Amino acid sequence: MSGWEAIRDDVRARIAAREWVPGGLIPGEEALAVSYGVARATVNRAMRELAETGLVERRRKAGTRVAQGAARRAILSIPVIREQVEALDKVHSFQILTLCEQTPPEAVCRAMALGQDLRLLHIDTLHRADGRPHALETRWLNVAAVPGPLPDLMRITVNEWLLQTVPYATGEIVFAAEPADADEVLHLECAPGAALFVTERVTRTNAGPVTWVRLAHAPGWRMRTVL
Amino acid sequence: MSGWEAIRDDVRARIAAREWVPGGLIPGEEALAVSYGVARATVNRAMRELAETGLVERRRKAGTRVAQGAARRAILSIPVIREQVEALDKVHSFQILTLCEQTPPEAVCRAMALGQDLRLLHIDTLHRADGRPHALETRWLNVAAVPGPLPDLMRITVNEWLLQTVPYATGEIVFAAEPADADEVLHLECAPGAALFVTERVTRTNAGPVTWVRLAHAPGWRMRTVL
DNA sequence: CAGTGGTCTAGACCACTCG
DNA sequence: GAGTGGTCTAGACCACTGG
Repeated sequence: MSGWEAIRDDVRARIAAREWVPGGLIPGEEALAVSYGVARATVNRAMRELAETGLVERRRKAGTRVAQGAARRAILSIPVIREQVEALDKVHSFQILTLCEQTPPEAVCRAMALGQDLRLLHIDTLHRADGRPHALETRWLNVAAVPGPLPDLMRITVNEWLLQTVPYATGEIVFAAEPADADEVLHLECAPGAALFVTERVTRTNAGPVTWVRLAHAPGWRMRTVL
Repeated sequence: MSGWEAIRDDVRARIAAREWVPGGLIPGEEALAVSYGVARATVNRAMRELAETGLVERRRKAGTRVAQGAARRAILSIPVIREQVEALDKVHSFQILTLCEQTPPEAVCRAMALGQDLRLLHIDTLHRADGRPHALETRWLNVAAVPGPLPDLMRITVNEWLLQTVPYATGEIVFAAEPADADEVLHLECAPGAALFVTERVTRTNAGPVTWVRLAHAPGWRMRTVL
Protein backbone atom coordinates (compact mmCIF):
# COMPACT_ATOMS: atom_id res chain seq x y z
CA MET A 1 0.00 0.00 0.00
CA SER A 2 1.17 3.52 -0.69
CA GLY A 3 -0.28 6.99 -0.80
CA TRP A 4 -2.40 8.62 1.86
CA GLU A 5 -3.43 5.31 3.42
CA ALA A 6 0.18 4.43 4.07
CA ILE A 7 0.72 7.80 5.73
CA ARG A 8 -2.41 7.38 7.84
CA ASP A 9 -1.25 3.94 8.98
CA ASP A 10 2.25 5.17 9.71
CA VAL A 11 0.98 8.05 11.83
CA ARG A 12 -1.30 5.61 13.66
CA ALA A 13 1.64 3.31 14.31
CA ARG A 14 3.83 6.14 15.60
CA ILE A 15 1.05 7.19 17.95
CA ALA A 16 0.63 3.60 19.12
CA ALA A 17 4.40 3.42 19.64
CA ARG A 18 4.10 6.56 21.78
CA GLU A 19 6.45 8.54 19.58
CA TRP A 20 3.70 11.13 19.89
CA VAL A 21 1.83 10.96 23.18
CA PRO A 22 -1.77 11.93 23.97
CA GLY A 23 -1.99 15.68 24.23
CA GLY A 24 1.29 16.05 22.35
CA LEU A 25 1.82 17.99 19.17
CA ILE A 26 2.32 16.26 15.83
CA PRO A 27 4.47 18.04 13.21
CA GLY A 28 2.56 20.29 10.81
CA GLU A 29 1.32 19.19 7.42
CA GLU A 30 4.10 20.96 5.60
CA ALA A 31 6.80 19.23 7.66
CA LEU A 32 5.17 15.81 7.29
CA ALA A 33 4.75 16.32 3.56
CA VAL A 34 8.47 16.95 3.22
CA SER A 35 9.42 13.99 5.41
CA TYR A 36 7.11 11.61 3.54
CA GLY A 37 8.07 13.13 0.20
CA VAL A 38 4.49 13.89 -0.86
CA ALA A 39 2.33 16.94 -1.46
CA ARG A 40 0.70 18.61 1.51
CA ALA A 41 -2.76 17.68 0.24
CA THR A 42 -1.87 14.01 0.61
CA VAL A 43 -0.86 14.48 4.22
CA ASN A 44 -4.03 16.48 4.74
CA ARG A 45 -6.11 13.58 3.40
CA ALA A 46 -4.47 11.17 5.84
CA MET A 47 -4.75 13.45 8.87
CA ARG A 48 -8.35 14.33 8.12
CA GLU A 49 -9.18 10.63 8.23
CA LEU A 50 -7.53 10.29 11.63
CA ALA A 51 -9.35 13.35 12.90
CA GLU A 52 -12.70 11.92 11.77
CA THR A 53 -12.18 8.79 13.81
CA GLY A 54 -11.23 10.89 16.82
CA LEU A 55 -7.61 9.80 17.14
CA VAL A 56 -6.22 13.29 16.65
CA GLU A 57 -7.62 16.77 17.11
CA ARG A 58 -6.84 19.51 14.66
CA ARG A 59 -7.17 23.26 15.04
CA ARG A 60 -5.93 26.00 12.81
CA LYS A 61 -2.89 27.72 14.14
CA ALA A 62 -2.77 25.36 17.12
CA GLY A 63 -1.78 22.38 14.98
CA THR A 64 -2.57 18.70 15.35
CA ARG A 65 -2.49 16.91 18.68
CA VAL A 66 -3.05 13.30 19.71
CA ALA A 67 -6.51 13.18 21.28
CA GLN A 68 -6.71 12.93 25.05
CA GLY A 69 -9.06 10.13 26.06
CA ALA A 70 -11.87 11.80 24.17
CA ALA A 71 -14.91 9.87 23.04
CA ARG A 72 -14.12 7.14 20.57
CA ARG A 73 -16.35 6.98 17.57
CA ALA A 74 -17.70 3.87 16.00
CA ILE A 75 -19.69 3.58 12.83
CA LEU A 76 -22.94 1.85 13.47
CA SER A 77 -24.57 0.22 10.51
CA ILE A 78 -28.32 -0.05 10.83
CA PRO A 79 -29.52 -2.76 8.51
CA VAL A 80 -33.02 -3.50 7.39
CA ILE A 81 -34.45 -6.34 9.48
CA ARG A 82 -34.60 -8.68 6.54
CA GLU A 83 -30.86 -8.30 6.02
CA GLN A 84 -30.25 -8.64 9.74
CA VAL A 85 -32.02 -11.98 9.68
CA GLU A 86 -30.48 -13.17 6.44
CA ALA A 87 -27.03 -12.36 7.82
CA LEU A 88 -27.71 -15.14 10.33
CA ASP A 89 -28.44 -17.53 7.45
CA LYS A 90 -32.09 -17.63 8.34
CA VAL A 91 -35.20 -17.02 6.33
CA HIS A 92 -37.06 -13.80 7.03
CA SER A 93 -40.83 -13.66 7.06
CA PHE A 94 -43.24 -11.20 8.58
CA GLN A 95 -46.85 -10.85 9.54
CA ILE A 96 -48.86 -7.68 9.94
CA LEU A 97 -50.72 -7.67 13.25
CA THR A 98 -52.29 -4.22 13.19
CA LEU A 99 -53.03 -1.81 10.37
CA CYS A 100 -55.28 1.13 11.11
CA GLU A 101 -55.51 4.89 11.35
CA GLN A 102 -55.30 6.15 14.90
CA THR A 103 -54.24 8.97 17.14
CA PRO A 104 -50.86 7.98 18.54
CA PRO A 105 -50.02 8.01 22.25
CA GLU A 106 -48.64 11.21 23.65
CA ALA A 107 -45.08 9.91 23.89
CA VAL A 108 -45.02 9.23 20.15
CA CYS A 109 -46.46 12.67 19.37
CA ARG A 110 -43.75 14.27 21.45
CA ALA A 111 -40.96 12.26 19.84
CA MET A 112 -42.23 13.15 16.38
CA ALA A 113 -42.91 16.76 17.36
CA LEU A 114 -46.48 16.57 16.14
CA GLY A 115 -49.73 18.02 17.42
CA GLN A 116 -51.84 15.87 19.69
CA ASP A 117 -54.89 15.45 17.50
CA LEU A 118 -53.27 14.11 14.35
CA ARG A 119 -54.21 10.72 13.01
CA LEU A 120 -51.38 8.49 11.81
CA LEU A 121 -51.18 5.09 10.21
CA HIS A 122 -50.46 2.50 12.89
CA ILE A 123 -48.71 -0.67 11.75
CA ASP A 124 -47.60 -3.52 14.00
CA THR A 125 -45.48 -6.20 12.42
CA LEU A 126 -44.02 -9.42 13.74
CA HIS A 127 -40.76 -10.40 12.10
CA ARG A 128 -39.70 -14.02 12.11
CA ALA A 129 -36.39 -15.76 11.48
CA ASP A 130 -36.80 -19.32 10.27
CA GLY A 131 -40.35 -19.13 11.54
CA ARG A 132 -39.39 -18.22 15.10
CA PRO A 133 -40.25 -14.75 16.47
CA HIS A 134 -37.41 -12.32 15.92
CA ALA A 135 -38.68 -8.83 16.59
CA LEU A 136 -41.91 -6.97 17.19
CA GLU A 137 -42.22 -3.72 15.27
CA THR A 138 -44.56 -0.92 16.31
CA ARG A 139 -44.75 1.84 13.76
CA TRP A 140 -46.56 5.15 13.34
CA LEU A 141 -46.42 6.53 9.83
CA ASN A 142 -47.16 10.11 8.85
CA VAL A 143 -48.68 9.48 5.44
CA ALA A 144 -48.77 13.21 4.70
CA ALA A 145 -44.96 13.37 4.63
CA VAL A 146 -44.58 10.53 2.15
CA PRO A 147 -44.96 11.01 -1.59
CA GLY A 148 -47.11 8.66 -3.59
CA PRO A 149 -49.36 5.75 -2.64
CA LEU A 150 -48.62 3.02 -0.15
CA PRO A 151 -47.21 -0.19 -1.53
CA ASP A 152 -48.63 -3.67 -1.17
CA LEU A 153 -47.79 -4.18 2.50
CA MET A 154 -48.03 -7.95 2.18
CA ARG A 155 -45.05 -8.06 -0.15
CA ILE A 156 -42.62 -5.46 1.18
CA THR A 157 -42.01 -4.19 4.70
CA VAL A 158 -42.77 -0.54 5.37
CA ASN A 159 -39.18 -0.02 6.37
CA GLU A 160 -37.75 -1.16 3.07
CA TRP A 161 -40.37 0.74 1.14
CA LEU A 162 -39.54 3.93 3.05
CA LEU A 163 -35.84 3.52 2.39
CA GLN A 164 -36.55 3.35 -1.33
CA THR A 165 -39.09 6.13 -1.28
CA VAL A 166 -37.63 8.66 1.12
CA PRO A 167 -33.97 8.55 0.24
CA TYR A 168 -32.67 11.25 2.47
CA ALA A 169 -33.83 11.55 6.00
CA THR A 170 -32.43 12.52 9.36
CA GLY A 171 -33.47 11.26 12.73
CA GLU A 172 -32.48 9.83 16.05
CA ILE A 173 -32.12 6.34 17.44
CA VAL A 174 -32.43 5.28 21.03
CA PHE A 175 -31.25 1.92 22.33
CA ALA A 176 -32.57 0.56 25.59
CA ALA A 177 -33.37 -2.54 27.58
CA GLU A 178 -37.00 -2.96 28.59
CA PRO A 179 -39.06 -5.69 30.25
CA ALA A 180 -41.46 -7.54 27.98
CA ASP A 181 -45.09 -6.42 28.26
CA ALA A 182 -48.14 -8.62 27.64
CA ASP A 183 -48.12 -8.08 23.88
CA GLU A 184 -44.46 -8.88 23.61
CA VAL A 185 -44.84 -11.99 25.75
CA LEU A 186 -47.55 -13.18 23.41
CA HIS A 187 -45.86 -12.50 20.08
CA LEU A 188 -42.20 -13.00 20.94
CA GLU A 189 -43.06 -16.09 22.98
CA CYS A 190 -40.98 -15.03 25.97
CA ALA A 191 -41.47 -14.85 29.71
CA PRO A 192 -43.25 -11.85 31.26
CA GLY A 193 -40.72 -9.16 32.11
CA ALA A 194 -37.96 -10.76 30.02
CA ALA A 195 -35.17 -8.35 29.13
CA LEU A 196 -35.72 -7.16 25.56
CA PHE A 197 -33.33 -5.16 23.45
CA VAL A 198 -35.33 -2.24 22.13
CA THR A 199 -34.57 0.40 19.53
CA GLU A 200 -36.70 3.47 18.92
CA ARG A 201 -36.18 5.52 15.81
CA VAL A 202 -37.65 8.79 14.57
CA THR A 203 -37.17 9.74 10.94
CA ARG A 204 -37.69 13.17 9.43
CA THR A 205 -37.44 14.83 6.05
CA ASN A 206 -37.91 18.46 5.22
CA ALA A 207 -41.54 17.56 4.54
CA GLY A 208 -41.92 16.86 8.27
CA PRO A 209 -41.66 13.84 10.55
CA VAL A 210 -42.10 10.64 8.58
CA THR A 211 -42.21 7.77 10.99
CA TRP A 212 -41.68 6.60 14.54
CA VAL A 213 -40.76 2.98 14.97
CA ARG A 214 -40.01 0.79 17.95
CA LEU A 215 -38.36 -2.58 17.56
CA ALA A 216 -38.43 -5.04 20.43
CA HIS A 217 -36.06 -7.91 19.75
CA ALA A 218 -36.58 -11.40 21.10
CA PRO A 219 -34.47 -12.21 24.17
CA GLY A 220 -30.85 -13.01 23.39
CA TRP A 221 -30.50 -10.62 20.48
CA ARG A 222 -27.15 -8.80 20.50
CA MET A 223 -26.11 -5.84 18.41
CA ARG A 224 -22.48 -5.99 17.45
CA THR A 225 -20.15 -3.43 15.89
CA VAL A 226 -16.43 -2.91 15.42
CA LEU A 227 -14.44 0.01 16.73
CA MET B 1 -21.96 28.52 2.51
CA SER B 2 -20.07 27.71 -0.64
CA GLY B 3 -17.55 25.18 -1.83
CA TRP B 4 -17.83 21.43 -1.53
CA GLU B 5 -20.35 21.60 1.31
CA ALA B 6 -22.73 23.57 -0.85
CA ILE B 7 -22.41 20.98 -3.58
CA ARG B 8 -22.98 18.15 -1.11
CA ASP B 9 -26.12 19.83 0.20
CA ASP B 10 -27.39 20.58 -3.28
CA VAL B 11 -26.97 16.97 -4.37
CA ARG B 12 -28.72 15.84 -1.20
CA ALA B 13 -31.58 18.21 -1.89
CA ARG B 14 -31.93 17.02 -5.48
CA ILE B 15 -32.03 13.42 -4.27
CA ALA B 16 -34.63 14.34 -1.65
CA ALA B 17 -36.61 16.10 -4.39
CA ARG B 18 -36.44 12.85 -6.39
CA GLU B 19 -34.69 14.51 -9.30
CA TRP B 20 -32.45 11.46 -9.00
CA VAL B 21 -34.28 8.40 -7.72
CA PRO B 22 -32.93 5.44 -5.72
CA GLY B 23 -31.04 3.16 -8.06
CA GLY B 24 -30.74 5.95 -10.61
CA LEU B 25 -27.54 7.29 -12.07
CA ILE B 26 -26.13 10.68 -11.07
CA PRO B 27 -24.07 12.59 -13.65
CA GLY B 28 -20.34 11.97 -13.55
CA GLU B 29 -17.87 14.10 -11.65
CA GLU B 30 -16.67 15.86 -14.78
CA ALA B 31 -20.19 16.85 -15.79
CA LEU B 32 -21.09 18.04 -12.29
CA ALA B 33 -17.85 20.01 -12.06
CA VAL B 34 -18.74 21.88 -15.23
CA SER B 35 -22.32 22.51 -14.16
CA TYR B 36 -21.27 23.77 -10.73
CA GLY B 37 -18.34 25.69 -12.20
CA VAL B 38 -15.72 24.08 -9.94
CA ALA B 39 -12.79 21.70 -10.29
CA ARG B 40 -13.49 17.99 -10.39
CA ALA B 41 -11.67 17.49 -7.09
CA THR B 42 -14.26 19.68 -5.39
CA VAL B 43 -17.11 17.57 -6.70
CA ASN B 44 -15.18 14.48 -5.66
CA ARG B 45 -14.91 15.79 -2.11
CA ALA B 46 -18.65 16.33 -1.93
CA MET B 47 -19.59 12.99 -3.45
CA ARG B 48 -17.14 11.09 -1.26
CA GLU B 49 -18.86 12.55 1.78
CA LEU B 50 -22.24 11.36 0.52
CA ALA B 51 -20.85 7.92 -0.23
CA GLU B 52 -19.44 7.63 3.30
CA THR B 53 -22.84 8.23 4.84
CA GLY B 54 -24.36 5.64 2.54
CA LEU B 55 -26.61 7.96 0.54
CA VAL B 56 -24.94 7.16 -2.78
CA GLU B 57 -22.89 4.27 -4.06
CA ARG B 58 -19.90 4.84 -6.28
CA ARG B 59 -18.08 2.42 -8.52
CA ARG B 60 -15.43 3.07 -11.10
CA LYS B 61 -16.72 2.89 -14.61
CA ALA B 62 -20.26 2.28 -13.34
CA GLY B 63 -20.63 5.79 -11.97
CA THR B 64 -22.55 7.09 -8.97
CA ARG B 65 -26.03 5.91 -8.08
CA VAL B 66 -28.49 6.84 -5.38
CA ALA B 67 -28.35 4.03 -2.82
CA GLN B 68 -31.22 1.57 -2.74
CA GLY B 69 -32.46 0.93 0.77
CA ALA B 70 -28.98 0.04 1.88
CA ALA B 71 -27.98 0.09 5.50
CA ARG B 72 -27.98 3.54 6.99
CA ARG B 73 -24.90 4.40 8.94
CA ALA B 74 -24.81 6.32 12.16
CA ILE B 75 -21.83 7.55 14.05
CA LEU B 76 -21.87 6.24 17.55
CA SER B 77 -19.91 8.20 20.08
CA ILE B 78 -18.72 6.13 22.99
CA PRO B 79 -17.98 8.43 25.88
CA VAL B 80 -16.14 7.71 29.06
CA ILE B 81 -18.62 6.99 31.84
CA ARG B 82 -17.63 10.08 33.74
CA GLU B 83 -18.57 12.25 30.76
CA GLN B 84 -21.74 10.25 30.24
CA VAL B 85 -22.77 11.08 33.80
CA GLU B 86 -21.65 14.68 33.68
CA ALA B 87 -23.64 15.19 30.48
CA LEU B 88 -26.71 14.58 32.66
CA ASP B 89 -25.59 17.35 35.01
CA LYS B 90 -24.81 14.84 37.71
CA VAL B 91 -21.72 14.21 39.77
CA HIS B 92 -19.76 11.09 38.93
CA SER B 93 -18.19 8.99 41.65
CA PHE B 94 -17.00 5.40 41.69
CA GLN B 95 -16.08 2.67 44.05
CA ILE B 96 -13.84 -0.32 43.41
CA LEU B 97 -15.53 -3.54 44.51
CA THR B 98 -13.00 -6.12 43.40
CA LEU B 99 -9.31 -5.89 42.58
CA CYS B 100 -7.38 -9.09 42.24
CA GLU B 101 -5.44 -11.31 39.88
CA GLN B 102 -7.47 -14.23 38.62
CA THR B 103 -8.02 -16.62 35.78
CA PRO B 104 -10.98 -15.24 33.81
CA PRO B 105 -14.04 -17.29 32.87
CA GLU B 106 -13.91 -19.15 29.62
CA ALA B 107 -16.22 -16.74 27.81
CA VAL B 108 -13.85 -13.86 28.51
CA CYS B 109 -10.83 -15.86 27.37
CA ARG B 110 -12.61 -16.65 24.12
CA ALA B 111 -13.63 -13.05 23.51
CA MET B 112 -10.08 -11.87 24.13
CA ALA B 113 -8.59 -14.77 22.15
CA LEU B 114 -6.35 -15.72 25.05
CA GLY B 115 -5.19 -19.06 26.40
CA GLN B 116 -7.17 -20.61 29.23
CA ASP B 117 -4.54 -20.55 31.94
CA LEU B 118 -3.58 -16.89 31.87
CA ARG B 119 -4.04 -14.73 34.92
CA LEU B 120 -5.51 -11.28 34.37
CA LEU B 121 -6.24 -8.35 36.61
CA HIS B 122 -9.90 -8.40 37.58
CA ILE B 123 -11.48 -5.08 38.50
CA ASP B 124 -15.12 -4.52 39.39
CA THR B 125 -16.25 -0.94 39.72
CA LEU B 126 -19.55 0.62 40.68
CA HIS B 127 -20.18 3.97 39.03
CA ARG B 128 -22.56 6.42 40.65
CA ALA B 129 -24.40 9.49 39.39
CA ASP B 130 -25.24 11.93 42.17
CA GLY B 131 -24.65 9.08 44.59
CA ARG B 132 -27.17 6.74 42.98
CA PRO B 133 -25.96 3.57 41.22
CA HIS B 134 -25.40 4.20 37.53
CA ALA B 135 -23.49 1.26 36.10
CA LEU B 136 -21.64 -1.83 37.20
CA GLU B 137 -18.35 -2.40 35.42
CA THR B 138 -16.68 -5.80 35.21
CA ARG B 139 -13.21 -5.62 33.72
CA TRP B 140 -10.40 -8.01 32.89
CA LEU B 141 -7.11 -6.28 32.16
CA ASN B 142 -4.17 -7.88 30.39
CA VAL B 143 -1.36 -6.08 32.21
CA ALA B 144 1.22 -7.58 29.85
CA ALA B 145 -0.20 -5.58 26.93
CA VAL B 146 -0.05 -2.24 28.72
CA PRO B 147 3.12 -0.18 28.99
CA GLY B 148 4.20 1.25 32.31
CA PRO B 149 2.86 0.89 35.83
CA LEU B 150 -0.76 1.04 36.89
CA PRO B 151 -2.03 4.39 38.10
CA ASP B 152 -3.59 5.18 41.44
CA LEU B 153 -6.91 3.44 40.89
CA MET B 154 -8.59 5.47 43.59
CA ARG B 155 -8.13 8.67 41.63
CA ILE B 156 -8.71 7.72 37.99
CA THR B 157 -10.89 5.05 36.40
CA VAL B 158 -9.11 2.30 34.51
CA ASN B 159 -11.01 3.28 31.41
CA GLU B 160 -9.77 6.85 31.36
CA TRP B 161 -6.26 5.74 32.19
CA LEU B 162 -6.29 3.26 29.30
CA LEU B 163 -7.52 5.89 26.87
CA GLN B 164 -4.59 8.09 27.81
CA THR B 165 -2.08 5.26 27.84
CA VAL B 166 -3.12 3.11 24.89
CA PRO B 167 -4.03 5.73 22.33
CA TYR B 168 -4.74 3.53 19.39
CA ALA B 169 -6.71 0.38 19.77
CA THR B 170 -9.21 -1.64 17.80
CA GLY B 171 -11.96 -3.78 19.17
CA GLU B 172 -15.60 -4.74 19.11
CA ILE B 173 -18.63 -3.67 21.06
CA VAL B 174 -21.74 -5.68 21.71
CA PHE B 175 -24.98 -4.17 22.97
CA ALA B 176 -27.58 -6.35 24.60
CA ALA B 177 -30.40 -6.51 27.12
CA GLU B 178 -29.90 -8.90 30.01
CA PRO B 179 -31.77 -9.69 33.22
CA ALA B 180 -30.10 -8.51 36.41
CA ASP B 181 -28.26 -11.20 38.33
CA ALA B 182 -27.76 -11.29 42.10
CA ASP B 183 -24.67 -9.05 42.03
CA GLU B 184 -26.39 -6.49 39.86
CA VAL B 185 -29.49 -6.52 42.05
CA LEU B 186 -27.28 -5.79 45.03
CA HIS B 187 -25.16 -3.02 43.59
CA LEU B 188 -27.54 -1.37 41.14
CA GLU B 189 -30.36 -1.61 43.68
CA CYS B 190 -32.83 -3.03 41.21
CA ALA B 191 -35.31 -5.88 41.14
CA PRO B 192 -34.12 -9.41 40.35
CA GLY B 193 -34.34 -10.04 36.61
CA ALA B 194 -34.76 -6.35 35.81
CA ALA B 195 -33.93 -5.49 32.19
CA LEU B 196 -30.43 -4.03 32.08
CA PHE B 197 -28.77 -2.35 29.14
CA VAL B 198 -25.41 -4.06 28.79
CA THR B 199 -22.38 -3.28 26.67
CA GLU B 200 -19.43 -5.60 26.25
CA ARG B 201 -16.23 -4.31 24.74
CA VAL B 202 -12.96 -5.97 23.76
CA THR B 203 -9.96 -3.77 23.06
CA ARG B 204 -6.79 -4.82 21.28
CA THR B 205 -3.48 -3.28 20.26
CA ASN B 206 -0.71 -4.85 18.26
CA ALA B 207 0.76 -5.86 21.63
CA GLY B 208 -2.21 -8.18 22.05
CA PRO B 209 -5.63 -8.01 23.71
CA VAL B 210 -5.73 -5.27 26.31
CA THR B 211 -9.01 -5.46 28.12
CA TRP B 212 -12.48 -6.95 28.19
CA VAL B 213 -15.11 -4.87 29.90
CA ARG B 214 -18.79 -5.35 30.56
CA LEU B 215 -20.98 -2.45 31.62
CA ALA B 216 -24.40 -3.15 33.10
CA HIS B 217 -26.40 0.06 33.30
CA ALA B 218 -29.06 0.70 35.90
CA PRO B 219 -32.64 0.19 34.63
CA GLY B 220 -33.94 3.06 32.53
CA TRP B 221 -30.64 3.96 30.91
CA ARG B 222 -31.01 4.79 27.21
CA MET B 223 -28.30 5.23 24.63
CA ARG B 224 -29.14 7.90 22.11
CA THR B 225 -27.56 8.87 18.80
CA VAL B 226 -28.42 10.89 15.73
CA LEU B 227 -28.65 9.56 12.21
C1' DC C 1 -10.78 -1.43 -23.94
C1' DA C 2 -12.65 2.64 -22.68
C1' DG C 3 -15.01 5.31 -19.14
C1' DT C 4 -15.42 6.29 -14.47
C1' DG C 5 -13.94 7.35 -9.94
C1' DG C 6 -9.48 7.47 -6.90
C1' DT C 7 -5.50 9.70 -6.07
C1' DC C 8 -1.68 12.79 -6.49
C1' DT C 9 0.78 17.31 -7.41
C1' DA C 10 2.31 22.13 -7.04
C1' DG C 11 0.72 26.08 -6.10
C1' DA C 12 -2.48 29.38 -4.26
C1' DC C 13 -5.64 31.81 -1.27
C1' DC C 14 -8.50 31.79 2.68
C1' DA C 15 -10.29 31.21 7.62
C1' DC C 16 -9.49 30.63 11.92
C1' DT C 17 -7.28 31.31 16.19
C1' DC C 18 -3.39 31.44 19.33
C1' DG C 19 -0.06 34.22 21.36
C1' DG D 1 -0.19 39.45 13.20
C1' DA D 2 1.42 35.21 11.86
C1' DG D 3 1.16 30.34 11.62
C1' DT D 4 -1.69 26.52 10.98
C1' DG D 5 -5.12 23.72 8.80
C1' DG D 6 -9.09 24.03 5.14
C1' DT D 7 -10.11 24.40 0.63
C1' DC D 8 -9.66 25.07 -4.22
C1' DT D 9 -7.52 24.61 -8.97
C1' DA D 10 -5.83 22.59 -13.30
C1' DG D 11 -3.82 19.02 -14.77
C1' DA D 12 -2.20 14.33 -14.70
C1' DC D 13 -1.89 9.37 -14.16
C1' DC D 14 -3.73 5.23 -12.31
C1' DA D 15 -7.03 1.32 -10.92
C1' DC D 16 -10.84 -0.82 -11.43
C1' DT D 17 -14.59 -2.73 -13.94
C1' DG D 18 -18.64 -2.78 -17.06
C1' DG D 19 -19.98 -3.50 -21.70
